[in-house]
Amino acid sequence: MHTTPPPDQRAYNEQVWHLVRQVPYGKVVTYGQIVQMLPPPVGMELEEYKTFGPRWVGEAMAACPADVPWQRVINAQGKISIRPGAQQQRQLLEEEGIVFVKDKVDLKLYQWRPGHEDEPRQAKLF
DNA sequence: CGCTTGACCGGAA
DNA sequence: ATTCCGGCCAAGC
Repeated sequence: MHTTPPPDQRAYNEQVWHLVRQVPYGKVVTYGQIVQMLPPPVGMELEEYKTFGPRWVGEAMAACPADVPWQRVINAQGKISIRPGAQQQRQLLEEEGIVFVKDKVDLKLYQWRPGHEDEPRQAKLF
């Protein structure tokens, strides 16, 4: 928290929460991915946005409403960021069928990509 | 007033 | 594979 805030933090947080609410059960997204999926504030350079964005997303998640599936947001390494509550986050994800190996998940397998919602994991049997 | 601390990330060592 | 570091700055102590 407490890094340079977006011009309109309230509006930015709403965008983040709106996006996270769309992440399907059993899938995850990373902080940086959310940044890429949201437009930079008007007038801000893309490079600058990529520097501040991830921390803004973290800020938004720290204050997210109860109806947001916050547990589906993890870091770019496929791990759960250290903080009180991390244990519960892992438990919630495991309950959704996500498997952890050495405290991290396989993003290739679980990262949500809009447009690939229900792609079968093993499309072909032959 | 100065020092520490962040729900981060990517690149370097 | 893992650890370290810079970016960058408001709030809390």
